Amino acid sequence: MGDKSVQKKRYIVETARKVFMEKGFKKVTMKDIVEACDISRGGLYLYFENTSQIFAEVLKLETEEADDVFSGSIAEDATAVDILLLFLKEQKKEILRRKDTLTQAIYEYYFEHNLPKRDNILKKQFDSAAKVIEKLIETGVDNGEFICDDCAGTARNIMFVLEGLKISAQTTGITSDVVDQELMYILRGIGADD
Amino acid sequence: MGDKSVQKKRYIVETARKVFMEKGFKKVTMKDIVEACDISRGGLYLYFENTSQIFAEVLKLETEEADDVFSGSIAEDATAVDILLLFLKEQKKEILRRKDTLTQAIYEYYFEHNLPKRDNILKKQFDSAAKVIEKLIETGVDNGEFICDDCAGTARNIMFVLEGLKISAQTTGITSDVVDQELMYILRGIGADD
DNA sequence: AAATAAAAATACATATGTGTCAGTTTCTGC
DNA sequence: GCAGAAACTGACACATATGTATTTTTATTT
Repeated sequence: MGDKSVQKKRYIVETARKVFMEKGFKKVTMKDIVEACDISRGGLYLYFENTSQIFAEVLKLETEEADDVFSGSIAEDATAVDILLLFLKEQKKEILRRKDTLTQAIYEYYFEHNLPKRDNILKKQFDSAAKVIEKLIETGVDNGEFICDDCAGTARNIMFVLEGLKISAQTTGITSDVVDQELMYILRGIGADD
Repeated sequence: MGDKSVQKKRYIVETARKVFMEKGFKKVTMKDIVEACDISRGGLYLYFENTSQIFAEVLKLETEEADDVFSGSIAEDATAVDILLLFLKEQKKEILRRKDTLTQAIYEYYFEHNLPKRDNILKKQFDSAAKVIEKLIETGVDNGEFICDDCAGTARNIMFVLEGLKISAQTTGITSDVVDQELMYILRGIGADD
């Protein structure tokens, strides 16, 4: 595939991402993407066979960017609390955003493709985020910032709370106050409430 | 509508429930339900206009039964711990069941019908379950079984953890051990770990 | 600038689902 | 047991999405 082809493929994926953010996964058709990209049906089929394939590319893009963001914005002299607060603040934004998020689309995508369970991107994201939090808590414990006797378990617990908040925000709605309270619970759980 | 009509409508809803448990919500067509019920297309349209309407009825059924189960199985001399453990045990079963559950279908249904957020059945279920847990914790605190200074908040927190476990079970898979550990965290959070 | 190759667009054939309606069967009261 | 009502059926017309095949446009090479 030529250089121009790669460019165009990326353009399609990025445009499709916006469509998925607006409509979720299941509702999106090849036609929708064709129209958003302002190309022809046949043209799109030259690059992708179906919406799932396109969404898989969107997910790849997404995970790459997620990694970037997280490693980018941490100050040199940041304490464990600082970093954790930063992380939770990001999560809060993600939870409270509605329309402008892929959360629903990702769930729909996984429902559609009846569950590989292991080795799927969602699981990898979950595990890697949990790992980061775990390390963070360990560091904090060493510094005397946190109190915690099971860092891995606590990290996972935090992730489940965040997952619960995320899905609830999508289905039943949720207020900023409730999220704040939950984040406070998390901090209190490791003796870091101030 | 005659008595027989009510019967048949109920038959359709109960049969459709099984279909939704197998296939989720979005994949199910009127044809699927027609075939499961062994009736004709036209016949089904006499009772329901579309799958959403049928699913709404399934949800009604579901909430009714949920209420029944919860109020039914509590012993006279049960302590707050007993009841909470019973509740969590039920939740664990619900989380670990995969195929045989409406969880995915419910989420899909709510995704499809782009979010009323307030006044939807999921929210009502969430709130009412949270309320029950809150009362339970209050009772436990009065009895000296639990320690908790914000029963409402704690109850809600427990619900979010359970929601997180539920959605994770659907998308990334989850083991019995992890669920147990999370439930232990919940109990420990109110000073009830033994 | 003509020949060739690559990319893109249009039209087509197929498939699947929806909702309706004319005709048929089954039930009900007399 | 028969007239009228109610319940039910299968076929039809319609709509939407898919994937492909043919044609047209654009780019590249000599």
